[in-house]
Amino acid sequence: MPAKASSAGLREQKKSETRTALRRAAVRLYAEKSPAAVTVQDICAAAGVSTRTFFNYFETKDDAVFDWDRRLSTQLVDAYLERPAAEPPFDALRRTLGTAVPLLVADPGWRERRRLLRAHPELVPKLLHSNSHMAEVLAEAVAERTGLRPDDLYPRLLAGAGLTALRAALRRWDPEASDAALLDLLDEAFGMLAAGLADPRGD
Amino acid sequence: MPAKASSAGLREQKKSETRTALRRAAVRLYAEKSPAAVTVQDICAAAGVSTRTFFNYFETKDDAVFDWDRRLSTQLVDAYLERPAAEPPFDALRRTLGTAVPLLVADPGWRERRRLLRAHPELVPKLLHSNSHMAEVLAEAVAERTGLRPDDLYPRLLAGAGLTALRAALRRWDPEASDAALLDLLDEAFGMLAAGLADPRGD
DNA sequence: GTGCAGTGCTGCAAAAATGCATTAATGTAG
DNA sequence: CTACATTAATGCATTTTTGCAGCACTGCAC
Repeated sequence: MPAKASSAGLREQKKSETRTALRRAAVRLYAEKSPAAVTVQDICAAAGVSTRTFFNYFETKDDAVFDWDRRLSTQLVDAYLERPAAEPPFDALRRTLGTAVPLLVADPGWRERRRLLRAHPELVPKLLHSNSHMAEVLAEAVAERTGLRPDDLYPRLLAGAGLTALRAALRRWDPEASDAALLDLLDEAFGMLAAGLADPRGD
Repeated sequence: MPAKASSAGLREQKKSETRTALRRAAVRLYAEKSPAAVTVQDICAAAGVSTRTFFNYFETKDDAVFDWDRRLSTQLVDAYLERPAAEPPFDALRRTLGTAVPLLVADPGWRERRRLLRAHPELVPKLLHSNSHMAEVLAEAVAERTGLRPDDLYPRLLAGAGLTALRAALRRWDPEASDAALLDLLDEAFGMLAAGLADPRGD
């Protein structure tokens, strides 16, 4: 009997290997050629599985490349749940993202992903899936933290607004600029939320 | 020379007719059978055009059914821009949605769309497209109203958070309940935003 | 009316995506 | 070890979606 159902198990291990192989192949080919020039067959040939298997792992061709984001959302939720219980949910999220962002910009995987998106802006809309998934799991985390239900107003509002803040900051940020600039933008965005989205012009 | 480039023109008129025919056929067939049981060919046969033409009008099969939402976003933006200039952007959005929601629940098209979504929840994720489109155009409207750029933090934050509030209220709302209940939920959600997303528990 | 430019519609081919049935390997109980 | 239940991987058929090229119609100038 395996020590842990999740970590051990030949079955799980092989599955994970196949998934990784597909993701790696997809990212490499996307970078080498261009997204449109890569077929699912190419990716599968490189990973050594059938085309049908590809769609058992990923819903769309591009999802393999953005598998990165799925894993990020897990990490983000874990970090959020580990914040001190005394911290109000809003501040906890603000600080979670404030901590995550520097790690993000330092992560080679994230940089590669970002390079791809800049080189091929047509991929940006394909991120919608990952975004909504992240809002979903984050709302559940907020619910757990506050004792509310995931369908209550507050968890969905906080998760949605917080991620909107992150996206707005990322969009506004010039990747050539410093990492600190991104943190400043994120802080400014959360400041606006904390201020109840009051008119930012001349008050 | 036609009176108006947009209203007149046999060409535009025919295009609009084709689009409407496709939308009507799609909605009718989706309701009669089930989404999965309807093929694009069915829709096109009912509308009298080729399958290729369908994809000249809509990006995906389901988009024809949700064409309704596209038109809604236009109306919403128009209504938002018509709010008194003295009104702060946040309050203007809050009141715009507060005015739009009663019209929404009374609209037969919206009710039909809602009935479809309840009968076939697998369609819900397909709405992501419409949602992000609405956030996009709404952010532009906020930018225009405030004199900021569409890529600035505030327009994206307000548009994103406001639509999140609308979605949260709609999700929480029991369609069997009164229309007033929905308005109350929307108001509560905007109240939370105005309060800077403070912890809603025991204060 | 004639001719020209623009662009919508169509068919065709290829790629993306899904459903279904089969096979083979893993995990589990006896 | 054997038998049985799960389920991942695959092939096949079908549908969905996209790119491309040709044809046809509209709008416009003369």
